[in-house]
Amino acid sequence: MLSERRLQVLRAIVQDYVGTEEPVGSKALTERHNLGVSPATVRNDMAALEDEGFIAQPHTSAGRIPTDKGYRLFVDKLAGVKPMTAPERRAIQNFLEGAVDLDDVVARTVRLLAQLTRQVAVVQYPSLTRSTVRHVELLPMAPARAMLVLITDTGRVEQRMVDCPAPVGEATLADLRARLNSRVAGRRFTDVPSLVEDLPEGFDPEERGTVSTVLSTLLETLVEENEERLMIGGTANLTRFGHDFPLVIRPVLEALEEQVVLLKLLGEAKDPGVTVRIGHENAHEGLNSTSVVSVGYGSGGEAVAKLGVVGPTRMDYPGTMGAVRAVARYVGQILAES
Amino acid sequence: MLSERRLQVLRAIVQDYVGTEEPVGSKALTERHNLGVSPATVRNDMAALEDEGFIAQPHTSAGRIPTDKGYRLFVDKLAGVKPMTAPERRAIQNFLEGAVDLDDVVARTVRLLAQLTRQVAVVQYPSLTRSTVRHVELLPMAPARAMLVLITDTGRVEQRMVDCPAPVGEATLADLRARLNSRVAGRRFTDVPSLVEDLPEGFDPEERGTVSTVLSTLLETLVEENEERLMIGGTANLTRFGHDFPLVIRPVLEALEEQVVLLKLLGEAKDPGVTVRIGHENAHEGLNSTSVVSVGYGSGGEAVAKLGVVGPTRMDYPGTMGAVRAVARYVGQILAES
DNA sequence: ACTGGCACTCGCGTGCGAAGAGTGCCAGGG
DNA sequence: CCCTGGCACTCTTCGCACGCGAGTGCCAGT
Repeated sequence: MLSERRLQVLRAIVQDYVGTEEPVGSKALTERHNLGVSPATVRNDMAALEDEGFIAQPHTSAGRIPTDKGYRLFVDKLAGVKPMTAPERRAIQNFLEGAVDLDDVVARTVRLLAQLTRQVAVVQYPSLTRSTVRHVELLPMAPARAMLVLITDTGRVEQRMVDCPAPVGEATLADLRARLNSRVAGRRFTDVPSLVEDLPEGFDPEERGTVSTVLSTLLETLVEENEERLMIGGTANLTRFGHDFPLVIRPVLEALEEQVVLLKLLGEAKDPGVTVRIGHENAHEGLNSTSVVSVGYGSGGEAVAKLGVVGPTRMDYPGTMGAVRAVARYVGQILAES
Repeated sequence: MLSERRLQVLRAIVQDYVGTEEPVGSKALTERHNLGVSPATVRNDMAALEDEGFIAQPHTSAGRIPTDKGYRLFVDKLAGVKPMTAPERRAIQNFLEGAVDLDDVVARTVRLLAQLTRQVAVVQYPSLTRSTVRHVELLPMAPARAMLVLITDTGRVEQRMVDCPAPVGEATLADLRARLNSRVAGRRFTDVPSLVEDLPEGFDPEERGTVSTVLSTLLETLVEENEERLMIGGTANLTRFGHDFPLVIRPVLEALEEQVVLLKLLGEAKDPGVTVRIGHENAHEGLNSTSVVSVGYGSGGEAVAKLGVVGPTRMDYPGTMGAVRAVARYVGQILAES
């Protein structure tokens, strides 16, 4: 359908536009890339590309800029993923290795991604769905109050206050804690409900109220924390959006504050590799002039969460994809080690 | 030194400028506020105020705008704190009461502050300095590895991995945990170091290495977590900064990402009440065109952390101060209850 | 199928003039 | 002595016309 040279022209347009942020004309193209043809020929190709909807001109007598569809073709067929250089890899690894706990890993990952890509970075905390329970702790806080602490194998810790229906002794709590752990330690979150179902039966009738309150709080925590948290950074890079950034930045900032939106965004990417959503491909309206590059990462073979960056559609796709992929890989390694 | 009427003129200028975001002239002033004098008189007053450095004109033959010094005078002498209305208070209380844990309290507070003030909200997590240890937990993770979990009375939980010099049995860990808790539970963070100093002596020589590793990790956590965390929100409100916001927004975003900067900023405010730092009063350069309104909050009488908002110097000070104070008060209540 | 040439379209920067807002100052009046 | 009305002056802003330059589309020629 599209001749080889026309594709080359499209690639050149994308590359130039990404570099200069200005509509690119036929003459400039032939000068900067040796396509072996004259501007006039390129003009014809451009007209064809425009007919197909891959490029557009902001106004008559201006150069062309790629459309979302143009970027899509570029990403899918015309450009690969630019791998990181060896020094870059080393830097990534070194930087991530200094982390002291899970929060720190995530925080460092965000910083790193934002710095490497010079865009807004979004990192989802490792998911609990695939996680297993490392330990459950139960602490007396007041006569009829306890604190439930859940520790996962990814190093995440969640706590909840439990208001008991009746005063409860420390011994009972310790007993419950022991039984609870013997049942759920090392098990998957999804298996926990069925494992603790009959637990109240082992207790005195007057204690059962407390026991089931604790259990329901635990189950609640497991579910609730599946609603993932995430961390974002590098928002200052939003100023890189281009000359019209004042108009674009507000909806983007608003979208970034809506964790639900972002989680949905990351969640949609089912691809095993790097996923790119360009402009209007993003469901959320505020992100219609941004592209999202995301990828899953995980401590083992399985992806437990996603990370990615949000930037202008006019971005360096190969480089960004390379950085995102590399960071995901190394974060996975770090998580596997700890 | 400054006559009563001149102060009124300054107040009027601040109010008008905050409302319209445009330099205010003598004629407009006399029309919108009934000062009982003519524009000519106001002009003389303005000239005097300008000589004293309270107002300035962006260019000749434009109206006047307040300087940082002008805002300072306004905040100190000319305006009070505008209290929240009863419905607003109820809304605040209702919104905060839905929180399920500490993270949620902080998250809700940020949202609330950002919404009420229509500015960027910053909330520091409750400090550990004044806190006491509720419980210390020690969990075996691998033969020579354990997880240390610290729970504070403010409901905060911190965890750290501990790499032991030698393999350690579960019994030893349990023993250490029991002794540790009996010594430090309920004590202030600052007292912990001296309380655990001689703890290794009670153990077998070959276990002492492990014990002191655990202890030093604990002490490290206590110190490190004094470097507070904080949460920010409402960054989309940065677009409200004014017509020149494209220039201002970048350094502000950068400053907001530097937690250290923000912590220092909040930390500087020693005032028991609401503190306002205007424009160049902020040490950080990027925040030179912003004002920071902050206040301490706490679960008891003592302030354990700070919260506040960052906005343009051109802000509604009485309203913002009122909102910040009210939110701090209610957050304190919520924390005291939990 | 590519190329060179040419006429045409627009956006953008510049310069100028009119309009408007606001000021500073001065002389007069309570 | 302080306030007021009036007046001349200063600047910014806006609208408009103009010319320049970049870029295009089309066509005839090779």
